[in-house]
Amino acid sequence: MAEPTANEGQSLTRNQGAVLSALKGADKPLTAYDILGLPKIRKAGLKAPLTIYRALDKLMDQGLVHRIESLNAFVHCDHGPHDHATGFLICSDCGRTLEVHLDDCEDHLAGRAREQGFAVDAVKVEMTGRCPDCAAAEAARSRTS
Amino acid sequence: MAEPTANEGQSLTRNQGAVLSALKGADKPLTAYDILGLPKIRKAGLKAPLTIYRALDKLMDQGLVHRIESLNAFVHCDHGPHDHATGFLICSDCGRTLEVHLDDCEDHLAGRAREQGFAVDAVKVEMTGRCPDCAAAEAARSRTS
DNA sequence: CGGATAATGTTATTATATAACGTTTAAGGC
DNA sequence: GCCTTAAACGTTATATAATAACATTATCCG
Ligand SMILES: [Zn+2]
Ligand SMILES: [Zn+2]
Ligand SMILES: [Zn+2]
Ligand SMILES: [Zn+2]
Repeated sequence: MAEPTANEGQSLTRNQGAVLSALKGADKPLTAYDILGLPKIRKAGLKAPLTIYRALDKLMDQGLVHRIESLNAFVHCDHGPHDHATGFLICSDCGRTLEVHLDDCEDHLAGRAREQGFAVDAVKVEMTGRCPDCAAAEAARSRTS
Repeated sequence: MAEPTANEGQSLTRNQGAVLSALKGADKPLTAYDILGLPKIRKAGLKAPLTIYRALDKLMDQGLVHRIESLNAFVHCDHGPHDHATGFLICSDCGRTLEVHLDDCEDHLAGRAREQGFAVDAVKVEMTGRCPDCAAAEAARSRTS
């Protein structure tokens, strides 16, 4: 149960550290209100939605947290801060997500935008489906139908 | 100001037609509440959020409307129904969007997912930046600084 | 017609996010 | 240290987005 380590300890405030720690401890994305409801968070003294959102904003600025648009939820970035496009695989069964690198594809996508005269700031890719575990479970269910 | 035409007239209900017509008449994505506030919509007798959401759900089922996750808004599909991934360029200045085809890139993205054992159902790409008009306006502003 | 299915109407409620404003804390210059 | 300033925080209220629950009506098919 490491408290804020290495690069995080440098510039994170108490609230930011608490929120980041909550996301690290979760096995899937959490909404702001999910975070707000965690006992650890309440005990740390965070008790208003705005407090959570403010911490999340700063964490996203620093690239430590990503927002999953299609879930209105937030997840810790396990890739270390990066500037390339964020890509997520989202399991519609269990809600878990997996972040993937898109270095190469990003160029292709941004190129498509430039063709249209668009100046791209950020690229977000979200793919919905079933994770390996849930796909296996589903296959098992259909065999025993 | 054509009322529901061609393929739409076939299976759209009154509410669905009204909502689709509203989206077609807009020059950018509209939220459900934006739609609800339109005089044409009120006059057509639609007056509850749920009415709008139900119509939008059906329109999305039919591929006539897309949801822009990062705006919580909806936009008419001007590509005709399609099964490939949806990609959107979103102007953070004026709010307008442009739909782009991603046929080729989709395979690449889905392949990246399969590497991870993920079974992909849907791919969504949203790119934020500035549209040609707004980029030009910004350039003009900076010259006259 | 009669029965099933899909769509709608209505009200209330839940979920997500921000506004406004004052106070406290942290950081840096002198 | 002390002053200045900017950032972060606390608190309350409010705005925005989406769904639940349940009764009613339209549509389709045999
Ligand atoms: Zn990341
Ligand atoms: Zn899963
Ligand atoms: Zn489309
Ligand atoms: Zn623009």
